Amino acid sequence: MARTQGSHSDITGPRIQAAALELFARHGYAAVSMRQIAAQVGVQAGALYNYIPDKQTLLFRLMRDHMETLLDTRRMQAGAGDPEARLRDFVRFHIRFHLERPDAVFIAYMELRNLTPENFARIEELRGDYERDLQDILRDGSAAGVFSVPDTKLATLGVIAMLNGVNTWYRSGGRLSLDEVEAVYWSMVRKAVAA
Amino acid sequence: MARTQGSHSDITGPRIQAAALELFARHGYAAVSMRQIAAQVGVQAGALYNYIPDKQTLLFRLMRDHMETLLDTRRMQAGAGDPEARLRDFVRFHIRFHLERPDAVFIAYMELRNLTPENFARIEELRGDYERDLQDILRDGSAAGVFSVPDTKLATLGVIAMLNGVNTWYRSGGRLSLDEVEAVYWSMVRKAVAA
DNA sequence: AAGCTATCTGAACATATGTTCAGATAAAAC
DNA sequence: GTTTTATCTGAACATATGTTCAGATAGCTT
Repeated sequence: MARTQGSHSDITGPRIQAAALELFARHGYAAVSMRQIAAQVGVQAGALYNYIPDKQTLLFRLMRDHMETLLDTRRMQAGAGDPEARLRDFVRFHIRFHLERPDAVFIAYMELRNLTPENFARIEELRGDYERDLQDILRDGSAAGVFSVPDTKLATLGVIAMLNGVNTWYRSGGRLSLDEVEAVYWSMVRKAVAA
Repeated sequence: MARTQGSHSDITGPRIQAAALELFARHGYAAVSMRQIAAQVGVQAGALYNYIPDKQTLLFRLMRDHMETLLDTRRMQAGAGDPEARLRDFVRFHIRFHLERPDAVFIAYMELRNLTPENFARIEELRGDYERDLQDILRDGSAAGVFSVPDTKLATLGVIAMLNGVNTWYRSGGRLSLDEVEAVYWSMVRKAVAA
């Protein structure tokens, strides 16, 4: 047997990424074998190598695609306005975007140590771009006197860490709706950086 | 050869834990082999099994010991006072304790998915005990009118997530001293929950 | 000095790993 | 209808895995 019915590059390629995303998120990169990924796709392990050069590149592409989607989506939604409005938009965007793709978020952050040094540097650069976005908002707000943070860089990291925490406990259909979560966190962030 | 010079249970046991702690933190539980741990201790892989029943238990003990040290240390330092003083103590304690043992912190939080369900439940219970400590402070402060948080549980998780973020970037000898970091984060936390 | 026991080695076990590749086959091109 | 090509199988590769255990030895007990 070979080339089963309906098999096609356009279908199998994305399915490999989807399977790897789910399995890496659930069990971790090192704990997932190429044969498990292949089985989830419904294919033999050898077939994966028509789409990826190796396992490491598969991981890297998942993380790179996630970070680029994050940056692109943010660039499209980022609006103007006074610093407080921009900060509120950022908080809402961050929570919503990350809750929509928990697997990718989990991987992009837990599997950094399994990247080669070169790949690690490329992902960290993208992460830096995203953080700079928030840092600019806090800097502008501090300059305008509407925010007061002891240290812009630390405030940036502190806010992002706080927002990232949502992904560890939020479950849709739980006690709080998405809107409520956004409101609660916006309230805390706003006060934390308030003048 | 067997039983090399000076070998003794009192020495090898802790050295296994120390080696596993460092290697698990650096490369991840699944990516570290028993032979690597043994090599770091200076022993053959088989000798490890005089001290641990299996690899899973080794991971579990590292996490359990860490969580129990966290709870015990906190219980010894936790003082009385008004809610604001207790919150400040908590923030300072949390940052300092976690920065002193980055490897254990990293493992206790990144390797949860590699625990068996039973072991996972036991660790989560200890984590819940610790969170309850902070939650009580926020609850008392809200009742007394000195704090104002939209949701006590979310504020607890938000503050802890923010504080945990310190471990991802702080390096001793860096731009900021430990005291400065504590002051910056205390400022943000205090304002975030302020009435 | 002799015996005992805790501690470690070294080899073995069954199984799993990432990756390669010749050959097979279905769909596309002609 | 025939040829070409993209896609997949199945087997193989060298190596790594967690764990077990008989045997060896260093240090303690007597």
